[in-house]
Amino acid sequence: MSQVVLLSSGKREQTKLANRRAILDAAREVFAELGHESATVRDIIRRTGLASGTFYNYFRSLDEVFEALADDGAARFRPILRACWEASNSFEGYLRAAIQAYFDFMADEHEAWQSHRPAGEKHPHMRVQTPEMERVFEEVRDAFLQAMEHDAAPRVDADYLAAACIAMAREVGDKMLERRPIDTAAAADFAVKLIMGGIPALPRLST
Amino acid sequence: MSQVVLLSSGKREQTKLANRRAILDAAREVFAELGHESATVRDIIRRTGLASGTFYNYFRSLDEVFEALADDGAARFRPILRACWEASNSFEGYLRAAIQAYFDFMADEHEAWQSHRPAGEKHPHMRVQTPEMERVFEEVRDAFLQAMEHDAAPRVDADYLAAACIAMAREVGDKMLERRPIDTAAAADFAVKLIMGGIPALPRLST
Amino acid sequence: MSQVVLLSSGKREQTKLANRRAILDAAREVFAELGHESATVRDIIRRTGLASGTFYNYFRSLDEVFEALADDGAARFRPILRACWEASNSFEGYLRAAIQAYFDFMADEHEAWQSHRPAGEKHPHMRVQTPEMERVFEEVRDAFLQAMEHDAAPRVDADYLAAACIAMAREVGDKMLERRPIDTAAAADFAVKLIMGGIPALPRLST
Amino acid sequence: MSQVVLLSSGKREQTKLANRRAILDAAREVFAELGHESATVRDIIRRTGLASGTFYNYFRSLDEVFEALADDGAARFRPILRACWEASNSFEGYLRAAIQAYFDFMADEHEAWQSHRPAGEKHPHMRVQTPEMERVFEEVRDAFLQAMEHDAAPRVDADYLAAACIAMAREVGDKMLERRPIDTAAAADFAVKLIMGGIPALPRLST
DNA sequence: AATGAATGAGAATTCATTCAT
DNA sequence: AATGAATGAATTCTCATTCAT
Repeated sequence: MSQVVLLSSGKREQTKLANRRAILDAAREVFAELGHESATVRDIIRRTGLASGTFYNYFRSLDEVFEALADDGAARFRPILRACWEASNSFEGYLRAAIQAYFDFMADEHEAWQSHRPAGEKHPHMRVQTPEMERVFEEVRDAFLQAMEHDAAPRVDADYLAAACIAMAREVGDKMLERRPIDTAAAADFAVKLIMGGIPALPRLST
Repeated sequence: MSQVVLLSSGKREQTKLANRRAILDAAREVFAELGHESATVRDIIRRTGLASGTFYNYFRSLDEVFEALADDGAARFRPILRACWEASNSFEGYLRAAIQAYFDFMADEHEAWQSHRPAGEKHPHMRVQTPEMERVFEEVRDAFLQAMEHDAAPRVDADYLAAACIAMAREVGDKMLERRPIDTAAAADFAVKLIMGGIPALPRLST
Repeated sequence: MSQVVLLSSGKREQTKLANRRAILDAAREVFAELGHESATVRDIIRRTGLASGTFYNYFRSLDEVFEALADDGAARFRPILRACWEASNSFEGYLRAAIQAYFDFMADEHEAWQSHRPAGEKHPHMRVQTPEMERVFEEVRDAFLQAMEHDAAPRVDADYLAAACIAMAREVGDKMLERRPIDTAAAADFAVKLIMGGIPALPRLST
Repeated sequence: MSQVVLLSSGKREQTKLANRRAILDAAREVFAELGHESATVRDIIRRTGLASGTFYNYFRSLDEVFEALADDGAARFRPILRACWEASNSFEGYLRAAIQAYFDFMADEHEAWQSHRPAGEKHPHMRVQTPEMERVFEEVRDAFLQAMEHDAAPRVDADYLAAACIAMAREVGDKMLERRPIDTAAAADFAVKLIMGGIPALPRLST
């Protein structure tokens, strides 16, 4: 009797992974609909069809899901960002690729979120500074720093620049999502041109 | 003998206003120290010296204070923004004045918040889109539109531009607050140059 | 200068009486709509347009209004009942007059209550044994006792009989109010005949 | 070996039922002792030894327990009433059996209530018209209607008659409970004779 | 006498977490 | 590993009553 054994693919393990994912997905929806303050474990678990106790087989607390979720977002976007870096051969190329990728990512996520949200229910627009964001920030800043070292970009305040770029991308991205049709290319073009145009005008670092 | 009579200035009205302000101030402190998730009505009311029930004479819930607080900041900044507009005679002048004013405002508020915060505690990074904030956005966008009409600026997507500028200002401003000494002039210079440099490169509107 | 001075009719006194009545009326409405458990002083005072503190110039507590209200009902019905007694020259005459009067009273009150009640809002049907009811009970029982002493009625258990008559009147009265048109005469006829027919069949007291 | 298997009889289900009953029983006691106005969820739950939150696993609010309680009484009496109907072979037989059964039921319940009540405390005189009570009313009225169809009783207003009988039974029953010794047979005799004697005198329906 | 904001005890209710099944 | 009822500390919120104006 032959038996194929894949890594972590017993029935048990499959269920475990599926449950973990089910909880994460439900949590994302709930956080989106209710905001982080009012979301409860029960709200989340109710959507999964699992029992409340089961939640604790996968996460130690609500906060842990929240962090896992943030990491989840990071885990999905950061490789993309990394790929942009590796695939590009110029500073502008990187910036354009990264912003375009981010806007596409937003549009995708947006649709995923929308699907389960009762129409008209718009929770107040809130943002939390997650670990995910922090790491994305660092990655972007480091990309800038490296570009500067290789003289691919003028030596400016990379910290401010990264903050400015990310903030801009987020906010322009939000506006983009409100328009129909959603045009990520046009939004990316806008953002890239604003940044690339502005950089040469920035004050140079004395060092 | 002349006597100045203010509108609604009986002793009762004064107390009411003072109490409302006391609650708002206490709430600002508590939110800063504890974060929004763990702040409770009791935490807030305890600081005011008022009775717990009194809270509900002024706000229907914690969320309502929170919104009022966010609105309050925007409401206090709007007149400043307006003054910048009226005092400036060029597009760049307006932009510079507005951003400088905003950074100064942030620095001031920041100190006010800091005063009671145990060191090392980062204030929570959360944002609500309140009506008053919406109006700030509109004011900025309209300033851009008017500049464009008078050929003081190229005709670009004012909505995206306003969003980008505000986002950038917020985020660069946050970074600025983390540095010592706090240098609002340098931060403003950075932001203004990035924006003013970038605008000419933006895609023009076909109209 | 002539000045007519009526008993208790200065402007002050008129207002006082009017306020007291306003509170009682509002209370009757509120008790009817909300039931006694959930009715609050604020509910009552809100309808009067008076300030909450004013309530305490007229009543020491919610319970006091409630009792006053019960007494109010008694104060209005008991004279009628008494008049029935005095006007009647036979036992049956008294019973018929009393029941007819009670049904008329119910119909009147009913309309008064209805006018202010939001349609469809039917609080669960509840009854409280008020002092009013107790006194009415005693009056009815005493009328029976007196009739028995004068051999106008057979000697039966007056306590049970009074209870039975009042209960029947209440319940048949309720049913009557649900029918259209409201026919107090028919209902009274029914009740009187049932009682008068039943009395001769009752077990006689051995005394 | 035969084994009786009850529906839903895991240990869990048993506990749930036991808890529900424990809460209802405690509620009955508390309502009796404190009256409905002052009874609180905590008063009830304290007696059960359960945790306060557990209350809400079974009932959404105090009112819901109250209704459940009222309904419960009617629900337990209905089968008895039904049995009276089936066991009787005359109209009077049914009426007598039903009233006797009701008075016995009251006496039993009464003792159950009394057991924990401090002497002198009168149980609050309140009545709610619950769905189950409504059904009791309908059952009685239908019994009357059927008797009339079979010429076992004169054709009178069955709606009024049922209302009158139930009201009388309730009130005479209450008086009965106040006397010592409690004599259900005498009370039933009184009620039955009053009703049976009165019926022939009632106005006939024209139909 | 009227006002209505303040009071604060105490009631209702929620919810993360545990644990017996 | 899943279940889901029980737990009870913590929180929100209500409301009769007081009292300075």
